Amino acid sequence: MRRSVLFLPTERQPPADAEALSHKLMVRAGLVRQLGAGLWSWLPAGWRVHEKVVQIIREEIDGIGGQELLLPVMHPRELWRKTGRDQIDELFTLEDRKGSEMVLAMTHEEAVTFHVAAAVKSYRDLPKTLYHFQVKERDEARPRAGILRTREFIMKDSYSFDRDEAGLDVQYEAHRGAYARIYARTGLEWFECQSDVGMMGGTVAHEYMAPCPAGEDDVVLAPGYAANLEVASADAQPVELPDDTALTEVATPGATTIDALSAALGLPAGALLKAYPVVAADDGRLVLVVVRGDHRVQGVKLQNALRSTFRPATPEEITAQIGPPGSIGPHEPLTAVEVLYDAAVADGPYVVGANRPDAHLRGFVVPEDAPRADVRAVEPGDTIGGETVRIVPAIEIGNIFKLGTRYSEPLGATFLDQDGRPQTIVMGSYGIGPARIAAAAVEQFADEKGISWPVAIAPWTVNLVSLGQGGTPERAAADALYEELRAAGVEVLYDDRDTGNGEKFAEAELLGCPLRLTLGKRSLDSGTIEAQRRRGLEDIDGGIPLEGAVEAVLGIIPTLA
RNA sequence: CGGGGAGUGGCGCAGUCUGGUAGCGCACCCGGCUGGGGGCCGGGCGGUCGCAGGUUCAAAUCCUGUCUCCCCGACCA
Repeated sequence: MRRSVLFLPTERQPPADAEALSHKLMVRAGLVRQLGAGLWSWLPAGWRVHEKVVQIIREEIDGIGGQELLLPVMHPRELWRKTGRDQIDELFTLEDRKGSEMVLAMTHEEAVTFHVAAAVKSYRDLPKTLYHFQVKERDEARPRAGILRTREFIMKDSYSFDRDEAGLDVQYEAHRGAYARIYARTGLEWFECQSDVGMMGGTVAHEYMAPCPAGEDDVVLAPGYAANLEVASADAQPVELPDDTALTEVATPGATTIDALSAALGLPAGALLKAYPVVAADDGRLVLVVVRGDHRVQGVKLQNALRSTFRPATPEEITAQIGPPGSIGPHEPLTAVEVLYDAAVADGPYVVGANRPDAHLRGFVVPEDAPRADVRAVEPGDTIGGETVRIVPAIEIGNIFKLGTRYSEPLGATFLDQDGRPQTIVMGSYGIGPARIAAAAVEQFADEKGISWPVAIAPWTVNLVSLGQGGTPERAAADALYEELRAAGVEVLYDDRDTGNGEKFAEAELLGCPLRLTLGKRSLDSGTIEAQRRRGLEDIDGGIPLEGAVEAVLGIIPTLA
């Protein structure tokens, strides 16, 4: 591609309202442009990146037997009513001119299962894996960070259909393998993480996370361990407890926070217990959740432990059922309130609220038969297998779910087994967002000069910069090299503009193609073309010879990151 | 949804408090110089100041309403 004809609107300054690095750089480099909140257009160079990612995914999903198709974005609402998902807040809804209710698909379980339900009759028709690359529409409460969280985006979603759980296990493992190969090929740093299945999900889920500062999630890492903070478990740092032998009330005027209490009593926060009253949404029961003073409740873990969503209890509810907020604790007379202890809480003795104003109790010992569950967030300093965990922000770049019969059941996707008995199809679903892979690559490899694409997803492999102006011998040489590289199948962006050299260099570094070739008058004089790897701005020693340049480039390409 | 902020040429901004001919840098166009790191000089094009209504002799500026966008949080089948 000749730069002189390419639609690549670059900017010297990032948009004023951009925060995330990938947002700033992708806009500056002319890869993407915003149309509205969470609505982004892909310009030619950016779309090349997107489609490079798409092709890698396509090859690997085809490689495990996936069959590509294409499902609509607009669906009859009735279909979503059957699975109950028409009530989701993020679902865009509309009416056509006849007043028929429609929705814009946020994923495609309903649509694909609709067709499978109609077409699959026999166990002989299974298993199947179907997939597509299609637009997803989600009315996000808050789109953010450029293309990291948008309201409309393309997702590769595949769906597996099996006779039984064992079949699902096979397909699930096949996808795990394909995903590992996909992410490895993109050149990203990534982790496969245990993840939450969600309230509507099946039994098992993994998500694929790319660590980077703009990440919305936190990943807990230890040797051989990676999990979303929402589900992660680790061993808490030990705490030295006081040797109180009896339950004793102590006055703690004004000390209603862990910090204040810790200071007032001269005890570490971990020697106190924090009581967190919540109300379960399903039956309205109040549960007093108790964690160590130096720990925090993790919402998703607690939700899973309660088997219900929940909300914090109001001060009125706390006062009426337990005691004054700030001094509540898990002891008599609390028999009317359900207490749930975090698994990291030891036997004691701890300091707890006395359920009276300005008073706490020392020497509290957790009852032997008290219910426990791991509901706390992993903290820095926790260990797994004796190794201290790392907690890093990350972007979710894919996820896979064992769905079971969550969709096949309500949509009537059944088949007749060998004995002629109807069975419900067992499903899995598997998503990847190519745009997020692109953004994660920008985040992970950018430097102060700009983007540094992994070669596998770079818009062009080579950026050939001609320093000569039109009509000069060096320009003619660059023209010739450009044609030779193209003929050899090299993807090359050729900066053939009559503009300042500094501008060309700066733009090449901003755009981030893995290999830059510089051909100017010096090159003709010396017989060598300067070559520089974008990653680390590392010059290739001695450059490459003007004669036989194509062969030299072909030799360098496999060594690019 | 709660909190905070912003809408002035393609981008980044000043001007608004204190009403009085809409400005700057970059980009763009023309000419010249330059020619290995966003170069220099000169001359230009381009904006009904988000929108609507109001106050006023006069509104980017004051008032009312409204739309849009961004950030933090909640949320993110």
